[in-house]
Amino acid sequence: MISKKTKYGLKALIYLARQNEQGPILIADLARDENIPKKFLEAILLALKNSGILQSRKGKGGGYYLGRSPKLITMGQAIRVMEGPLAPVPCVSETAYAECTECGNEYTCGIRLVMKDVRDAIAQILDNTTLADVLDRIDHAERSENNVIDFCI
Amino acid sequence: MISKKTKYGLKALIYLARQNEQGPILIADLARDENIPKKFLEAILLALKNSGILQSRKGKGGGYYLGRSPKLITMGQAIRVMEGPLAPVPCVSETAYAECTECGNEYTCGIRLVMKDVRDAIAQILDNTTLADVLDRIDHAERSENNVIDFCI
DNA sequence: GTTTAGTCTACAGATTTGGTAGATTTTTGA
DNA sequence: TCAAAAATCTACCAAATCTGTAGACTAAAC
Repeated sequence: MISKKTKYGLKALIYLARQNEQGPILIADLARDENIPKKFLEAILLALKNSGILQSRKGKGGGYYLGRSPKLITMGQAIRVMEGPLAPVPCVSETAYAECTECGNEYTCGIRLVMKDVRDAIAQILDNTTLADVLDRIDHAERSENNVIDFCI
Repeated sequence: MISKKTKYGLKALIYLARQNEQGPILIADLARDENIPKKFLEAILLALKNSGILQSRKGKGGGYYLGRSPKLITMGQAIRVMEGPLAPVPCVSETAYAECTECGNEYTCGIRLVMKDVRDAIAQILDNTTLADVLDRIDHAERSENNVIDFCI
């Protein structure tokens, strides 16, 4: 299960993507609109900034905004910043490989053999889904929902 | 990342599957051979027993053994016992659905739309990989490894 | 030079994780 | 029937992580 931190961060990114190119957004506004504790959100946005996904401006007229086009920011990149590697075990991580002290022979570890497939499946999805894709899917879902309502009426 | 508890549990299951139909295995032997803290392992095996994956006998000649054929125990079943639902967010879990208080409209929540795909990809693998499959893959990996060594010599 | 708004440091309660200790129950078999 | 074997139950504990808060500090704009 992903942490609240990650959920908050993803919600913030989607919020910022939706208002992209409308200038910097205040932490306070984002926190209020998305129901996220402001101080907690500050730390999350800072981490996303330090990873290059977001940029910020201080002072009056400042705030946070996407560091690049929503088409170039993937869910995988964002989740790795907040949640750590996508891999279920460190020994199959591509971005943060580490030995599993538990398994004697990494090459023949049964857990590793299966978890490698799981990691690849997760990465396949999250590294190929951009913020722009997410906005599209939301729009599409909203349109379908409206159609259903129209149909009911 | 999966917890040590889950790793220990999976190692224990693979160990028990390998010696299936050779009578009950002692917790102490399993703990020693797989380098798992005995008392911790006790709790894990008990949980696996309560879920029906394992069975046990008390007293002399007792121990733990698989509750059914390795072909009928999937990684998904085992992981759910120790780690909880496979889904990255509760609102896309098939086996332990729960509302995400964070997202207003579940139908149009961007995070949910993506995480649904992730859950399905994970479940597709883990619910279709049995302990028997894992043993096969380990055997196969060991044979390939030996071939590589032969080749090098 | 005052206001605005992000940044840094520190802390703290709650929960989860990983692990230990010891008493209890059940079963076997002598 | 009694002793040994082995799982089970209850309780506890330290460390880490998660979630959240408080306040001082820095940079930019007007």
